[in-house]
Amino acid sequence: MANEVEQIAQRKAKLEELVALGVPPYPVRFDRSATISEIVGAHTDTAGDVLEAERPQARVAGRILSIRSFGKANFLVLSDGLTRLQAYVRADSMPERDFEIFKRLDFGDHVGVSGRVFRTKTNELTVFAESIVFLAKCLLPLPEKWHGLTDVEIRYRQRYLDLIVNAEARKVFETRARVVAGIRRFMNARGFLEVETPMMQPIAGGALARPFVTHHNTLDMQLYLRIAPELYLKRLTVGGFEKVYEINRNFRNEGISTQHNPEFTMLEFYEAYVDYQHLISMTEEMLADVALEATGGLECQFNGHTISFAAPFRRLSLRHAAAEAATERLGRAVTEPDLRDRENAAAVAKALGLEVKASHGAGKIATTIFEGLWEDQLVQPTFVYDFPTEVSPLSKQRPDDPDTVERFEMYAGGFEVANGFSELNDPAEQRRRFEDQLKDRAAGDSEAHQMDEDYVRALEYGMPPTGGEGIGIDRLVMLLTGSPSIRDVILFPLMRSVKNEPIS
RNA sequence: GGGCCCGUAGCUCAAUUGGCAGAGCAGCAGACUCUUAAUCUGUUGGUUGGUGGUUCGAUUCCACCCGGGCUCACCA
Repeated sequence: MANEVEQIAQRKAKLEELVALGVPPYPVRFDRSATISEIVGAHTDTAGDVLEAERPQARVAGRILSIRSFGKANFLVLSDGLTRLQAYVRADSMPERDFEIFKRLDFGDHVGVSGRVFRTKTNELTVFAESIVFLAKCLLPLPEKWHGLTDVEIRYRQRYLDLIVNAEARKVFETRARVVAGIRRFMNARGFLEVETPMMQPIAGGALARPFVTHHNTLDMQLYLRIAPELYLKRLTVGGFEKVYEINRNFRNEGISTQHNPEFTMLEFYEAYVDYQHLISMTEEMLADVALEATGGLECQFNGHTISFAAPFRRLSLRHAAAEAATERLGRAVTEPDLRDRENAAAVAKALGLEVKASHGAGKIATTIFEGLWEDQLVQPTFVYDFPTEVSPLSKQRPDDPDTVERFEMYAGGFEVANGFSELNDPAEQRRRFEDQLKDRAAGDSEAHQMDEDYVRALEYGMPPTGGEGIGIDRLVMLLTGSPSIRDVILFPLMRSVKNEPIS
């Protein structure tokens, strides 16, 4: 009798035996004197003889991670999720009923233990159990203690199991929390105001992506889950919030990969009166700050590379870098002017084996060439700047070059982490850009931007010169925790639903 | 969506050319008063992801389906 069904039955039977002994199976509370982490922290360096003299008392609770039994002497290892602490259990040192409870405990159960803290012969900090309180039953058998749980599907679908068994998983999400807290601290210290803007939007704007569609019944209104907060945050800069930021989810109805989850978290922020050069230095400063705060250092290990967030990051002009790499790859001179000419640029792209669609202008093609030749190589943090206007419908043009916008992306680990630009605040030009997007949309590009009349109207009231940027939190956390897949840094990544299983 | 790979006990993994499906841990029964993956003795546990097919015989070969991983495309 030891398949899963039978093991569950055995565990239920033990719980029923406890009930028969008069033990409450699911008590409501347990007053502990301290957490296990606090007890262990307080006595890490306390010698055994000192503990014998002082006999400190502890009343702790935790999940049982192992039971080692020697007949009359027994050891329980308890965990508060963060730290482990051993309890020493002897029949002759506690009420008979408590030992009856102990005999019916399973790996995974929650218990409370109280007694004095001492060190064993092997110098292990231990609670000498004088009482045991049953707190909750683990009815399902847990994964093995040594190999743990390695099946990534179960780790993603049943994250609670992953967290119980794999300490590394817990550390990833603790680091993630420190990253987010560090960003908030950084932004707040600079006078930014944290805001929340709509997740459900009548027009899904602010990025080029396919949205999720939903519907409000009472208003009988089609809504989109936002693909970006951008247009709402900029409305706020029009309204006079000179420094705003939001850390929240975006939703994009597109492919899933190691770098893409349908819902993902972005920091997006806007600051009045600054341009993209200011954003670049601020980003450098922020990432170094956050890396240090979240991981304790400026370097991290990712996919076999050591990535350093020490400033300054590398800087590459998009067309210049694309032309240079194309020259090297093709063995013939490719110049920046070539990449500004539709026909020449298309010829270069085709020679490189890159796809060029009829609707693609020179700017889109130059961007494709850059990404095709460079993206994989941008392992160390790198700012790519001066994007073609064509691929940047919300960015401001350079005063000296209308085909180029004041925009940058930051790459690290081989993928895009941040995207920022001097915001386009000329309502007439913004209207023209939207109209260009509408043409792409009419030509079948479902990711092209829709017209947003209210946004244009907001610009007509006057938006100050503004710099704005988005930073992908999940991807940043991937780098800082050395996680090769975005699913490793999202607690509950989207998974295909399993038939004949309860849907959570 | 395309290509490649994977799915065996609760967990981690074996199984020769297609020839009785195994181990460790967990579980169960027992021994043991300071263990650290405790040890020792005994022992239960399988619709080999599913449905078909080929075959005397399928975990193994084939088809389809379900789920997952990597990768390409799309994107951040």
